[in-house]
Amino acid sequence: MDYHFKEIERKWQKFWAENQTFKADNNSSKPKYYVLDMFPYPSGAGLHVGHPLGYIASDIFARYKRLRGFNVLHPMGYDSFGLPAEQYAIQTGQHPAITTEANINTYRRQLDQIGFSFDWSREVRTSSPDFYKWTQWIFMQLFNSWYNKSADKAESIEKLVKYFEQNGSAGVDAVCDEDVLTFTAAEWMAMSNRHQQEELLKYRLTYLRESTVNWCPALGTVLANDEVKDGFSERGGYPVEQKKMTQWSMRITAYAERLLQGLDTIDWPDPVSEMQRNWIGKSVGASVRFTIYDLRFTNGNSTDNRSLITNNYIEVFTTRVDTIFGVTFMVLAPEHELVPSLTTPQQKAEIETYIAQTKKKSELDRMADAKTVSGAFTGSYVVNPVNDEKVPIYIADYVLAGYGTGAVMAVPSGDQRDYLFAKHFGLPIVPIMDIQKIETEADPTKEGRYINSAFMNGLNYKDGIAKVIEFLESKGMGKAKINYRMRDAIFGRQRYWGEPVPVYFKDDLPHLIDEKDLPLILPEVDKYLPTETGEPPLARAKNWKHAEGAYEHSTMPGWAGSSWYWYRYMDAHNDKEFASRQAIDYWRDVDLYIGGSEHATGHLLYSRFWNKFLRDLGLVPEEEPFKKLINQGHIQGRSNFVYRLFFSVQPISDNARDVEKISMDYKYNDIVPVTYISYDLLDRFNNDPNYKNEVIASVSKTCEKELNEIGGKLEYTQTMKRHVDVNLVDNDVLEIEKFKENHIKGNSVFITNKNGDYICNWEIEKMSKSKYNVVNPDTLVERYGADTLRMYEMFLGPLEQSKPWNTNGIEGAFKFLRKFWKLFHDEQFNFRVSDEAPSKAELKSLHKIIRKVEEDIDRFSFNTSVSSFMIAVNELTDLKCSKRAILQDLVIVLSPYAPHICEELWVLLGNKAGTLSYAPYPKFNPEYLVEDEFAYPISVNGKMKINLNISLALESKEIEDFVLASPEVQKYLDGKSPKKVIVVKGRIVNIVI
RNA sequence: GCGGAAGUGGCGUAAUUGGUAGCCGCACCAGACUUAGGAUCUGGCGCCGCGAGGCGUGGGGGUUCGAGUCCCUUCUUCCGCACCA
Repeated sequence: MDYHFKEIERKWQKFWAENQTFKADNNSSKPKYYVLDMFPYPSGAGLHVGHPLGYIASDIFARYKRLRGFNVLHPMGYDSFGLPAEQYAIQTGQHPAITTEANINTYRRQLDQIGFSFDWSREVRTSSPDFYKWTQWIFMQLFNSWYNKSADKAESIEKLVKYFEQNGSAGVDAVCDEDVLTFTAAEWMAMSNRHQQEELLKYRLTYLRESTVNWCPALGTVLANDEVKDGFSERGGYPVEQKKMTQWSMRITAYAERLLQGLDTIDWPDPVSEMQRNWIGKSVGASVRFTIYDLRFTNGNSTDNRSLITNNYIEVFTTRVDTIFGVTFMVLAPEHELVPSLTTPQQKAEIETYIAQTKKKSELDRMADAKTVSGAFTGSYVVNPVNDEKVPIYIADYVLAGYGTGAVMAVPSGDQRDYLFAKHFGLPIVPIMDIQKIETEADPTKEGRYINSAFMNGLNYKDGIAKVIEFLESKGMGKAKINYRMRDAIFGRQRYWGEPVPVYFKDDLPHLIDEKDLPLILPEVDKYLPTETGEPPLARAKNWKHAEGAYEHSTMPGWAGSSWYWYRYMDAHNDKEFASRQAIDYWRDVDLYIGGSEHATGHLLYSRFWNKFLRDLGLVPEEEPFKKLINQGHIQGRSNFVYRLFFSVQPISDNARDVEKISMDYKYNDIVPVTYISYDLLDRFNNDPNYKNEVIASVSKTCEKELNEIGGKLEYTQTMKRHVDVNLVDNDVLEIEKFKENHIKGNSVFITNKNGDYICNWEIEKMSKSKYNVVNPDTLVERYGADTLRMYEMFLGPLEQSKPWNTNGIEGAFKFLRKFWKLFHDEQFNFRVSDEAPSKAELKSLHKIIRKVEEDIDRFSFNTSVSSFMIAVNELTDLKCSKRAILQDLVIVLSPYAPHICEELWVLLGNKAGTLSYAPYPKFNPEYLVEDEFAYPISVNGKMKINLNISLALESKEIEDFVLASPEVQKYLDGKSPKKVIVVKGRIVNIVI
């Protein structure tokens, strides 16, 4: 029988499922290997060909590791809480759980038919109560913890309370809110419980905080910074505005340094590590206090509103504190809290106008405006702590409220934005380095020696910066400081379809629910919209109330469940713990994680954060969860286009009656056939008038009768380019009949090329329904089989590279598998292998591929493996090889890539069904690759000139002598001795004469 | 603007990591078998040239006996960040 992939694939998929072939054991004497895919959100659209790319790669890797004797954990699940299901629910009233379930079933069916070796007994769904019970549990641990900087780890709140009871707040070094109180043990004990709880909330790793959030009115929810793009929501593209709100937050900033340091210990792609570094945004510098210069005593104006000033200094953060003698003004963010009290009556109008302008500007405008200088003077001054000089205070929107302290000391000689600002407002620009060039722009150099800098004059950067920090510290006006750009992560969403937060409010204070009441089940609601009063949908739930007070109504964000799910796979059905200690100690961490780079600063950062926290609590052993990360590239769409020609019908004569008749009787579609021109003829059509006339004539011919009746003729008007469904196109050739069936009702003409083909144009675009360029794996599996799809997806190019999907060429992969199948069968398609001893050439082919696949899988170069498989099979076909010894090993080597066909052949070879996946990978023997002779290239004067055949048996010295004595070389030497002989690794590679 | 990645035939790509550029596949061309085939097999296929030969890895320069690979410079494309003090 010919290669009957459908039957084979169905048979083995059924066998694997029934026999749980890929079930991983938590107890094994084999070494462990954990291969994880980023689990998908089950969207309604199902899988397209881009999704399985990473899954196929990880599956090949997992299968290969099994052959190499590892106990492999290779699970799959669903990140099943999310916005689309909720949006759908709002529109249709359908419960998101139902939509999600249906989508999961589609995903499962699509995944199953590709033949992945997932251990489905460990499947997880983040929206399942068995799972989110533990997400809630981890939230409770975070609530019950604080970050102790001295120990550099999270510790329990209980421990902190004990400390407060004994020592008060003295000596506590915590990552906490800025407004924590200072108190003695006695004062602490005297506080009311409520007061104590309020204070503890400032320390907890998850806490409530009034903060400006990205509020999306259209979605009725708060979004994280990484869910907002250019002022619009990432999902849906709705406008996002800033709004003050009390929100649950996660103190991820406590882990900023460890998140940064950890990047050096893991094997991740550089771009991802780099993105995380930028996101964390560490800058080393100093904070400096500038005393506010109080004018009340100099001008005696007692109505001056600056008497309202409560702090007598403004704090700034700077990375170049050494330039402090160059400060000629200070700039605050318009939103800075001191701005109203600093503004003098004379400047009030100007400042208020400016603030109003800034507020109006969207984030987009602010970005577009980046180069125009704007700002306003407050009328107030501060005093520079190093030289007691009076410095004017401005506001400007180039200073961001959210970074540092929202205030900068402006050094126009060293910072380009300050420079432009100073030029614009006529402020002085003072150089502070002897080699600084500041005629046309700021010069941020660190070279040279300081000038105009009092006690720093003559020092270099290194000494200067140390000196000025020492000076500021001694005066209590500043200190070295490290600033991070990363903000605490907001952890509440005003949505329905997410994990409920296991918290209730009593007297406005949050309390955790009892652990034994977990999971806190997501309640039913009548509608999935916010309430009329703007409360989240959960506020609609009836009879959903804790005995002591109302539950929290917001739910957790999308990244909650995905921040720990890899541990659940280790022990997916445990109802006592999120995973048993024994299981976690066995599997430990993910050895290989494959997924898209779009999660670089979201999921991958939060997961590292939660992992570090769980480790601080002693619940997991490893500091980093994902040892090696591979980003599979994105598959873009390849759209196809057809070109339609439009014609108008014109009267033949100027006869007025004709014109009237045509305009009255003429129904365009009844007369003019729908006309498409092949893309390869379009140029000629546009540039060659004769050809154009020819085409018009031939179209006219098809509607000759009608034209004659009305006395009209066709005149060309325009060409229009249209998307055409890529499923109607094969190798850019349009399947005309199918296209007609689907799109054309009446007559049509296709101007085809000399082969009778209609060629389509193509372009790369995002894969989307509206562009008709979505290729569904189902169609390809149906037509070519899963093994072909797997081979072809890997063959397409390097895994990490983004590339357009192009089905052209999938035939090559299919032909390869059929050729492979034929090796085992005679002309009548009867299975037939021979037990003869393999020949040298056959062994050579086999061992080349054994080694190649080892090397390729080690460096995740799956595409080159596929090429090598093709070479091996071509060679063995040429050798008419049907030797059992060769084929059996070849089946094992190919099985990770094309598991179904290999399993079938494995059993035909007489092996037990299901044993292939755990068969030992054949041992590579280099001896088989040794050839008697090899072609030996030698260049003369740097140019390739001579090819010698040399016996491999020769030693390197003998080779040298052989080469120099050979007639070919002697011919070039022409009696002279060579000037220079270049030998590399014992081989002559070049002779200079 | 800053950071990162990448530019090789008509196309996707490969190159022992500094050693004969273009493996493998698609497309194309020719041939064989076929009355027929969206089947199979054989051969060809970077460019210029009838040829010998010359030129070729975005452009320019450099290091080297030798550069797709390393260095400098420049252009282009993609991705990320976006006034970060």
